Amino acid sequence: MKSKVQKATKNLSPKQMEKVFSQVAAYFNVLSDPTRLRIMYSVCSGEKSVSEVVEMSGSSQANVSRHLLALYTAGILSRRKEGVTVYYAIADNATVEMCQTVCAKIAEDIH
Amino acid sequence: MKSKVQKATKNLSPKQMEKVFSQVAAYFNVLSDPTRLRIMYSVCSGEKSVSEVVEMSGSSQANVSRHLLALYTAGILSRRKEGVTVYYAIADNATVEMCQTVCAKIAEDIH
DNA sequence: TAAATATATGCATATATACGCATATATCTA
DNA sequence: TAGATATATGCGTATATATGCATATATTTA
Repeated sequence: MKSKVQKATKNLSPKQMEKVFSQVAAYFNVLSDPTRLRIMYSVCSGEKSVSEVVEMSGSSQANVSRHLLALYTAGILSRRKEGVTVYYAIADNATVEMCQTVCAKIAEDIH
Repeated sequence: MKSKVQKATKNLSPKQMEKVFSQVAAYFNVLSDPTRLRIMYSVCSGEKSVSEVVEMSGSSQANVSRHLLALYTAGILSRRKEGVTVYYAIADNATVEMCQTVCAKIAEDIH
């Protein structure tokens, strides 16, 4: 057995393999937008309300709301409502760490 | 110092930060297409010519050619020309391992 | 209840891109 | 040289989606 994927996918039908590829693609797709990454970066420093993220990220309220929802739907952020205020926080640390690794690698090239 | 990103990004100007986010987004964007992942999966088992990938992946020749080029441009695959035949292989193992981790995690959910 | 505040969403638009089709380009061979 | 084979690319189209703008919804407060 060569890799983790081969182990995890060896009993999957072609149709199921397609499902895997689709879902993995959708997962990476969530991370493939600069604005969304900037928003994630804001939330990285601790739980934030939508308004706070709007201030930090410089994007419009409507836009931030939608992006936060996308990150929440993908399971990357968690949501907590308190009155009219909605707080978002990191839910999936594995994803964040992966982004950090990629960011750090690219940031080094810029230095 | 909390994280690798904060360490790698602490001396970056806002403009440079934007560059980081853009490049990271572009990187994830390459991985956000099911067809491209299927093609990567083909190449994972060893160096392959464009024609071989066409057979394995079921996509058209034009499409495979373009996707392979995209993966090559992103630094994920390497290229080797032998006569008219062009062979592609894994160049960036870190990326492949990351994809494998994500694939394995999602494949488990399907089992 | 009315006004203010926080968030979400419908709609239109601009941009990106995946794909098919046809064809160009390069190399090998009869 | 002509034809066959392997790969790349120009073009048109369909689809996805990021964004702005206006507005809806929900909650708090005067």
